[in-house]
Amino acid sequence: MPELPEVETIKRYLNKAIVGQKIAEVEVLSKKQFSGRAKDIRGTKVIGLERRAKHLIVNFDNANSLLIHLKMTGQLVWTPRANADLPGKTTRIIIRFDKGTLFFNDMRKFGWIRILNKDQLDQELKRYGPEPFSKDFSIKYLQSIFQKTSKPIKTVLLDQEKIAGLGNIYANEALFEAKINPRKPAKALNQKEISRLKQAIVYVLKQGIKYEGSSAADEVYIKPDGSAGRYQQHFLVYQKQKQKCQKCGATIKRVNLGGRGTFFCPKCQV
DNA sequence: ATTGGGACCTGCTCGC
DNA sequence: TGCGAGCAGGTCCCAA
Repeated sequence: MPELPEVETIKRYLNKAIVGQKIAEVEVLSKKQFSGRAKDIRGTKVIGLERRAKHLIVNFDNANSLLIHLKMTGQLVWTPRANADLPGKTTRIIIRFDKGTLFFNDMRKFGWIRILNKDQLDQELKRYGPEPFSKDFSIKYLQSIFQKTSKPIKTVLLDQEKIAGLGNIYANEALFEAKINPRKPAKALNQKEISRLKQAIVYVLKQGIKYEGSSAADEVYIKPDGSAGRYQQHFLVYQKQKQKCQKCGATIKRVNLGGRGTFFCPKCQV
């Protein structure tokens, strides 16, 4: 599912494709997934893209922005010219530029696109926790949020208001990397574990970006050119239940935590 | 207040 | 073989 590395990959791709282009038209096929007035961006030029948590932000030269959330099955597919495959049956919103078209596909209709002005955008994004690559994402900060709760550490990692950008895949992988059991209460983590976890989160997210995101078996994430990411080839626990741990040979377990599939090595992760 | 669970959707898998 | 139940997961919303 699109988490930080997937959205970051899309951002980098679209940064090359659409910066400097003008919006010609916005066509909304699924009304509930779109809000705002298309006329507020029609004819304006894209000046840059940003990512905040799992959101993609497209900024225009009139201080308006598109705020995009792909949720689980959203895709952004860019085509410079007419393409017989697009729009497809899951295309929900079509954004036409001078030279090319951006298709927002979303099988399950959970994702959305909103048009916001600067104030609305800032208001909307301020509630999210620190970005894992920022200096605010410190051991001291993690200590302060972990000590406040006895929720399982994995549940805390998925809370966007505490840490921005982690989803189920990278939370599982980071906990394996840090050798921490996902069910361990957050407040039970010691300094050493918190330090390992912080490093592991940064590491797995960077790996995710390096391999351009995860397009696992049941994942619909693709890059804007329609090709797949490759991080799924580097999963060590996610969807590896019943397989052998690559570090110790024990069998990877799958449990349910907060309604989410949770994967870990019972021997490596204590 | 915090926390847990259902709702939102659709397509796929699994069991009867 | 056919069909329905269950599942998948990011986030919001409501209830205990």
